[in-house]
Amino acid sequence: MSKLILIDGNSIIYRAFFAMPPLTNTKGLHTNAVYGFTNMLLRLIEDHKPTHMMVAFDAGKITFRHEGYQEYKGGREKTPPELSEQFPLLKELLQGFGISQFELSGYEADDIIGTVSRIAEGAGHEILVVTGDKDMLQLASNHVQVGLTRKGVTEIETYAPEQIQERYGLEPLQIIDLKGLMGDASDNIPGIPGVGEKTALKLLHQFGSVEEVLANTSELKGKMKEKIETHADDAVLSKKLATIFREVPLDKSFDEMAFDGLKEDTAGPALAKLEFKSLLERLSFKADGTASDDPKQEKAPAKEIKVEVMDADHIGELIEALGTIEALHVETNGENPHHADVIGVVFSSSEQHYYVPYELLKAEEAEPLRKWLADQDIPKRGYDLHRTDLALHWKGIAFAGASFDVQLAAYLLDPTDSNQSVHALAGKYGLQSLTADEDVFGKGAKYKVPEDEVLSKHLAAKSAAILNLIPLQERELEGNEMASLFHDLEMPLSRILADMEKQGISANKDDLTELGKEFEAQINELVKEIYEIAGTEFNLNSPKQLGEILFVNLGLPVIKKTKTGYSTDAEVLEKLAPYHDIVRLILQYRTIAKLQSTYVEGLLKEISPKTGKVHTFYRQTIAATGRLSSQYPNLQNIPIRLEEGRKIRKVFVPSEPDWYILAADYSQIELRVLAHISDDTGLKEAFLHDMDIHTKTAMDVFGVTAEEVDSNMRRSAKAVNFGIVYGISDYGLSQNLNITRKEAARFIDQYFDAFSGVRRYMDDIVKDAKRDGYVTTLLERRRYLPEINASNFNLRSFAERTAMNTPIQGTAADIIKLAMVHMDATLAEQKLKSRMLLQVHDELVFEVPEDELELMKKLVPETMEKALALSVPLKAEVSYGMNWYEAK
DNA sequence: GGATTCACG
DNA sequence: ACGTACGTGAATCCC
Repeated sequence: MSKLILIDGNSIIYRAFFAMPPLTNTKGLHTNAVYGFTNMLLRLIEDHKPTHMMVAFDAGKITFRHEGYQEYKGGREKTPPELSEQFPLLKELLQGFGISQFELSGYEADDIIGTVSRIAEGAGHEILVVTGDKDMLQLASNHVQVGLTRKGVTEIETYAPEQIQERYGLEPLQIIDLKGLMGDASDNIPGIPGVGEKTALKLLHQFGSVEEVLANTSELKGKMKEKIETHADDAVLSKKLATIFREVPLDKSFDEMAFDGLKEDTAGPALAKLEFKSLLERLSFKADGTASDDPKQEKAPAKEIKVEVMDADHIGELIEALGTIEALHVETNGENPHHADVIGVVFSSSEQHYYVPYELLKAEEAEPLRKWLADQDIPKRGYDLHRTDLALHWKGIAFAGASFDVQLAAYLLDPTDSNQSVHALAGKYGLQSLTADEDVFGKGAKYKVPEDEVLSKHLAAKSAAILNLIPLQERELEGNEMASLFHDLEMPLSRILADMEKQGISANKDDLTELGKEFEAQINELVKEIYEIAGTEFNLNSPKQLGEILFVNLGLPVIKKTKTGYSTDAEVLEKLAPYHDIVRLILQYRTIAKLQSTYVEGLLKEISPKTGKVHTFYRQTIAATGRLSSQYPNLQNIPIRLEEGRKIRKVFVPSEPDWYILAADYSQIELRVLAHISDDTGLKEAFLHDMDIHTKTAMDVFGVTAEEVDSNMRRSAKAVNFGIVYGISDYGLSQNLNITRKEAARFIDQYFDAFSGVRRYMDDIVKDAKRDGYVTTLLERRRYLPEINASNFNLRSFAERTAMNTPIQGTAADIIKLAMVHMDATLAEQKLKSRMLLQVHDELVFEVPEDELELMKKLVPETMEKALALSVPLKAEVSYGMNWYEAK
């Protein structure tokens, strides 16, 4: 049967451009968009085995749509030159691949596709349209599927009329009406102001079309009715603009679009010219683009995945084969791994997969499997083994020996890639595509574990993908010089974190409840007073209602606006405080209400009835800089700055009688890291003499002696130091210090004059980032900055600040992670009873028996300070007490 | 589910 | 001229 793939060339190349990090070949030409496009093409060819293909392009700037509407696509950013130069490259590549392409002056790519699909459909062909543009869903029919790119470009989501009905409750043609009502800012199609997707769908479900909506406005009321009536013409025009024209005069025959696999003799050289080495390798071409005589496995037909569902009678077979197992996958359900359900385990070798349902894993017959899982000398490779460890732990099954975690590797290879699912990774690496978990299990309330037959197949496919990803990631880690970061730091840390989380920290429920009562009394008092002054009762937690009271009823001046109305944040309220007594009360209310809801009520919910402890979950694969994050509950943001909040820390206590809480934190770790990587003489000098860094900064910036630095100067210097670490901008500093931008700019200039090494670092790191497309930390942790060369000022500036900040924040993260690994090893070696419980970015918290207190007071800061040798000393300060509050 | 606010480093 | 300080997670409101 014939299968025709029609690709919206402009839409896909745009998406690819913004989705891919910058990439240039040795001739300095940008190639990232073509690279993304090529990946997508290869994926399409593999997945769909098309017999015919065509890529359509827009031609010229003016189309027939402009005849009725001059402003069509007006106000659009002009195509960045980095992208423009890639169009000819793409067209040449398509030629090399033997894929036909088409454009026609006066028409857009979607009109050409609309026309070809109409004709081909009539001739009885199956068609897949690939685009990033939702408008094209209007083309879907029984024989036309529309594939929309998801995040990135290699993943596409296909829509037949059925899926459109599911997602929108609309027929394909009604997509045009949807656009008519909502408009499209990117094409400058107006629509009806104030009508977004939600409203438009509601209207269409009720009336069916733009025309019917307009004919029945009498059934509507209020603002909505008014808006629709005033903008009726816009809606009609917008609908017209969104309608794909399917009668383009084409003289293209179906045979011209024929595609029978990549033309080896021309595809190879085309790839070689672009210097796409990894693709050449994947497609088994030699580096010069000629066909290889040693075809790689990837080119072999997809391997059948063989899975056996184990039962008590046959489990012996798996037990015998344990020696051959190369990877495993434990499927769990639930966000919080401390309370996750375990569904089952797949044990995989490259030849065979064995699925063991959870019930069987718990059974007596599976004892050898559990022993295998618990044996830390047997290396385990899999995906999210940290979660696996915790989930199994709470089910009474021990897990040890994690040696390669695919999720963790994926995070190191690109910490900003938000989709780390096995499904996405398989797509990214061009492996056999997987069914999405969502399609197997359903999601949210509809989650349901399917029968073993379906389940085992899916999980085995996942496990096979995991197994196949490992060598690819291993090679890439090595290529990026990140193998040591992965094997010697992050993998060991992952086990340490799991241990800390299982251990948990004791929280005194009664004390917390008592504190809650105090807060409650204060809240009641404050609320009463506020209502009295306002003269009315309202929802104090609603910024909208509060704004109404402050700015309308009381007539206070508006300081700042948000997208949706008046801003009432603390910064604004501080400025309003002199005008009206109510403002102070509101600020106090906010403070106490936050403590009550987040820290008293929130924490109470998280104290385990089983252990009397809170067991947070550290996420090792979230923060773009390499930091950890903490969830369920977040123990990295327990109040400390204000005394009222700081009291919360009193409820965190040792879990054994007569033990202590001991905490140690790095002093100025980020500025010390900056001193090291910038090699700035003055900054290094300051730390070598252990000076007060903010005072030293004030001295150099203001040109005064230590004695002459007053508190105001020190405060300014402190703000400048913060700004430097964050990637300074005069605007940001001016906001922070409440001074003008000019004054802030002067401070910054003076700072850079005094610390010229820092200026050089900031300039160099931004230059490096522009050249490489990424920045690194001291331990070679990497962060890509795809927007560093953007033509949009905001995007570019953000990336530049990130380039300055990430090596600093990230190296600090590297250092404390190292300290944790060393600390864990030392505790074990010396057989100490003390336990590491928490990490708060620059602080480690332990519980310590009395007889180890003196030792730990020395050992912890010493280990932290020696974690990594820099050109300036690291300094850690230790304290201890009966609870976390006292350890200050 | 997005927006707002606020807790931490 | 442009207009954000860097990195997180949780509670709440409101559509």
